[in-house]
Amino acid sequence: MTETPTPYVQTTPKVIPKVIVTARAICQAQGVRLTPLREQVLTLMIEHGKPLGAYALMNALEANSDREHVAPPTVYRALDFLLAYRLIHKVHSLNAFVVNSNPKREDSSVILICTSCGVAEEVPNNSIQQAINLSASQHRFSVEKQVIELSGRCGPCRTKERKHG
Amino acid sequence: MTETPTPYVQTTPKVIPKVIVTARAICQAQGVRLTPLREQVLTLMIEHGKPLGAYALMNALEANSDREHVAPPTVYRALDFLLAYRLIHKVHSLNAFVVNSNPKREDSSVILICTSCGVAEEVPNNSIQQAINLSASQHRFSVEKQVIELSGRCGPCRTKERKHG
DNA sequence: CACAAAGCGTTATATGATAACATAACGCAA
DNA sequence: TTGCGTTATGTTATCATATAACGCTTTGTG
Repeated sequence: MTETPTPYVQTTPKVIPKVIVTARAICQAQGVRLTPLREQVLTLMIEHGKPLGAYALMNALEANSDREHVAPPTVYRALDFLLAYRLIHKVHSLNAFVVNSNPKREDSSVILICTSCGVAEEVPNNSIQQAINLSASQHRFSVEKQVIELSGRCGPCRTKERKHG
Repeated sequence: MTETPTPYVQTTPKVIPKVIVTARAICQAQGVRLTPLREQVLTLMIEHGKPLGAYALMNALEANSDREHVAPPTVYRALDFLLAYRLIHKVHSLNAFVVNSNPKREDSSVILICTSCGVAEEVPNNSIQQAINLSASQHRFSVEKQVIELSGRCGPCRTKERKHG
């Protein structure tokens, strides 16, 4: 077997995803440890590509690692860590978790959840954030955390629908 | 005992809350039944005044009605009905439910959740809605449902804090 | 009345999350 | 290196949230 001709994207054997590289850097910068478990969890979430429930993650962890039995606290602790360092988001309307595609950005995210393909995309939200801040201050309310999740259909899925009828 | 002098608000014996009157009208207009169970659930939620979990509601229902045992499906079915006709909202970040204070208004709500007193206030959101619609359309995303929940401290609680230090 | 649809009761179970305690790995100072 | 405190993980049990499936009762309608 010869080499494949100039592959722009190498998919197998696995390459270290950009998100993992970033995550490692973030953890190192903050003096915390991205342990094998935590990195495995993050990797599985990246590979899954969609919001993933804790128990599904638990099963994936059992299937894709040398661990024999994985109990809920194991995954929840890893998830808590990843949440604390903003490497993932919780999607409350799905009781699931999704990779933070841009953990270095400070502002909190708006999540677009496609009910057709299941993908959750994060989008920047300057104008939304402004409107929220204004509305909150008008009500003399100080915001500490915010959940903004929009469910519907993403562009690609809408296009497909139109084709297939 | 004589009559109380010209009470502007009669609180005991209980008066039928405005929300219930509205709910009855909405259900009648749509040809669906606000059964005793459903009305009891709504009433309990009104009396509670804060987001209420399904199981807490279940206990309240057992305590405040002639029903002997109330099982989860009973309350979830009532909740599903009330959600379907927009008489209540689900607060996803709390896994709880709260009365829709203005079910006739069409636009979807922004919920301000005070972490101090536990009250969840619904506020109108024209400018937020505009920003969301714009952002969504820019991403070719069609929004079907939206969850906007802001946690923090309400005006009254912030004032109290300043007084007490 | 007869019937279909809607509502509700009941049991069981799936799914999501945490408490409490034991053991292991790591980081660092003596 | 040993010893020790801290952090991380394993383990068991339990709590909290939500739904599936089935059957009986009530309601509205021809």
